Amino acid sequence: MPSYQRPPGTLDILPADQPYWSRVRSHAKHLAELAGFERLDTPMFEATEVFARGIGQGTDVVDKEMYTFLDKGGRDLTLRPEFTAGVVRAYIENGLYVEVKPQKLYSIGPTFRYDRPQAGRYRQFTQFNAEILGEEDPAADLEIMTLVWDLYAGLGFRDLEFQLNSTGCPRCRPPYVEALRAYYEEHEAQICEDCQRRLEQSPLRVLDCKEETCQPILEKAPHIVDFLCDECAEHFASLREYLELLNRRYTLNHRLVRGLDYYTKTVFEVWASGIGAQSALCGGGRYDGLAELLGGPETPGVGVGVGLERIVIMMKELGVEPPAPRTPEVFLAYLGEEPRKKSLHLMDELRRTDVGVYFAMGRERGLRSQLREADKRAVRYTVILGEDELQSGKATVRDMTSGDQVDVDLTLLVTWLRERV
RNA sequence: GUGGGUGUGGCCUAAUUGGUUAAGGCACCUGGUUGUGGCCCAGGCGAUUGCGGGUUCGAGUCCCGUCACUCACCCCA
Repeated sequence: MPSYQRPPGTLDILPADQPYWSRVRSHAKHLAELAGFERLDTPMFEATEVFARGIGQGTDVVDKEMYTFLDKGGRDLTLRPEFTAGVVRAYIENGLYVEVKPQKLYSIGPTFRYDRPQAGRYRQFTQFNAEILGEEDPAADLEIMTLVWDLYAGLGFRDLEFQLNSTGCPRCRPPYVEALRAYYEEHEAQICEDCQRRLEQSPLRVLDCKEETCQPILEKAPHIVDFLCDECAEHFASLREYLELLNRRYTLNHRLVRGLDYYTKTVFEVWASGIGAQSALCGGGRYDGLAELLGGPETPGVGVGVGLERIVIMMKELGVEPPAPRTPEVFLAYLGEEPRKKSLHLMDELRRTDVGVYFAMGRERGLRSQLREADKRAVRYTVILGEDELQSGKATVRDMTSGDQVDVDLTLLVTWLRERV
């Protein structure tokens, strides 16, 4: 047993798994850049206030899932539980609002939540994040949504569908909340404890209550889309029209409310089965009030967070094979000290000319052992150098597939190999 | 935070149900070939059975605690 283990909910991503990760990351970057998103890297931690204010007190994320600590200077800091709040902080702090509008930004990196680990749920997980800041056009919502759609589609995921809802804005949400409260008060006796509390603190959250007793009540609860103000209704109608126009399937989900307070208007998720009890592959939406809340200029925004671990799980589930990584095609084997030194020179020269090469490490190894290693490393050619070869000035080059061997003049060896690998 | 399941070399599994020194396969290393891989053969390295305590003449096996993993609730990525 090892003396030390990974902290709960963390992952070692071993070399065998890296091809999946490379595939996902490079595909995400490719699509983001294709759509004109520029990369932004923000710190992995921020002042706790950024998340507390941005995401909102009373949310699970802020109240019980943050990794919060004091640094040696007494600063109250938190490992980011999501990207949006930090991205908006960076947008304000660096004055990106004076740059061309809208700003299209993407990020990729670790996020942290102190949840109980489970299938598809980790305490440190990786997100690909994209935001469009300074634009209220529903076309921005559409771009964010097509970006993640294309990400999944490009990896071979089928039967995609958005869960879609609108949560309104500060103008139309209060009347809805009032109607919702009034409706719930009629049924107060039948609803669960959590919902009693939610009704006080974050009323919209009663909508995704899973408690059985609440289900019949929920079914007849008023829908927020029926309360949207003209502006929100029009925004929502346009977005739906555009989604249909581009053939991105969605279902209206009146009960979709997200666990972060900053959302306005559009909210959406993409679900999948195959990652245990977790279903969300990504989640996002519009947050027109967030920048102001964080002390910046009034700036509409829309964005999405994508869980990369869940994508990797799905890829394995679906049998999506990532491309194998490129490994060196040449192995340098040798016998004796002088040939060893000559091999070191060759190693150096080959790598300088961009030929990948393994050097047989360990003194006094038999050729058999070196060839075994070459075989396991799956190279095309093994260069064998002994006293004989040094004498004759010709290296023995073994083709590991056919087993054929040829003598190649040492002065021509680098060129010979470069032409073939 | 709550509940269920599981924990034996790096990986997978066995141990006559409480009975000597914890067994095998994979992987790894060496040799069979004084300079030739994959297949085969032989040998070797590697475990205080997650950890701590208890019951017992005796614990991998039973009990308690703890940690970890895992599944579910909850929340979501």
